[in-house]
Amino acid sequence: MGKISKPLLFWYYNSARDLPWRVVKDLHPNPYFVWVSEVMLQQTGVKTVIPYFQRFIQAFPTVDVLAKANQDQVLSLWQGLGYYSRARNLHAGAKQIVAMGEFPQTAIELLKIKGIGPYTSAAIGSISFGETIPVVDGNVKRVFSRLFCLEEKGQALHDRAFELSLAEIESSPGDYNSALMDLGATVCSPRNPQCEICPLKLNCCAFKAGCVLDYPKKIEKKPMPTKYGIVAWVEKDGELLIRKREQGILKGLYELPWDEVEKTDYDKIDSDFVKHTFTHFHLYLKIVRTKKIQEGQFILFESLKDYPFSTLMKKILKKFRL
DNA sequence: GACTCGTGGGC
DNA sequence: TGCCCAAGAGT
Repeated sequence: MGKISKPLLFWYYNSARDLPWRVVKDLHPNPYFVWVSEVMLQQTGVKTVIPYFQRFIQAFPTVDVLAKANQDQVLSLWQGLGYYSRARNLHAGAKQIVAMGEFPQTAIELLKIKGIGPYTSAAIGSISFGETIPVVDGNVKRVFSRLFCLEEKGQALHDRAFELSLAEIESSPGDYNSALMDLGATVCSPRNPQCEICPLKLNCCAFKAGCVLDYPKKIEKKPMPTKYGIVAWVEKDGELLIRKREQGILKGLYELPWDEVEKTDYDKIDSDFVKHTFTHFHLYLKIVRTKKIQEGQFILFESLKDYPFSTLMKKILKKFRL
């Protein structure tokens, strides 16, 4: 026990200083910024997050400003980032914190905030408040899985990584946790790990056994279904018909009206279609220009930028707008 | 515990 | 190209 903390922190302080994300975090050490960044980083790459993070904190520099914003503003700054419940929950969480009077300063207290779970509470607690608590994400699980040749996967691996990481914390828990994640993201990566330059290679079970790519053990996943739908492109007096999604996937975002149909309603997939892949299904949408008025609101084309749209809808707007 | 919830990078 | 996957949380 306690064998990886020192070489890990040494690597972090000497080799990871110029990582793009490290620079951003050092510039914005307060808990609100850490919170925003950690939520954006959930299931999302650093490279993708950075520009969104910069725009977001510029528009909403404090919790109070975010709490007072309206949902369309918040979602507009989240357009294209995906997992929009993160934005809705972040917004709700800001209102919660303002109502509480002060920013929660322990992982236990942070867990009460909407959208803050085990990962985010531990990240904010350790990075912003120096709390001794391990952060467990996909990177940490992969690093420990390889370090100790762990056979567990899923939740069992999560629990093992938590215990093992906790036992390794010696000092600077925030830096330690950040170092572990940065190591996993850059050196101990899923596909092409750079074991030669890894500060932990002499401690690594999988490296010494020559089976790094065998860990972590994979979880078998189900095949994704394919769905189909018809989009109504309705124009009237230079305006376009849109509506707001009130539930389910992409909730809170706007869209051109569309309904799901059976595949047998189509003869062939041609240029009238747009394909988009979500987390757990593929979607083919056929765009049909029509005059038939549906439920929704007409807005000027110039006003489209004022409404949050998903990447799917942006794809359709770009392709079919004359 | 299983399912829902997006998107773009990288190979 | 198509597939894997990425700093999770809510239900």
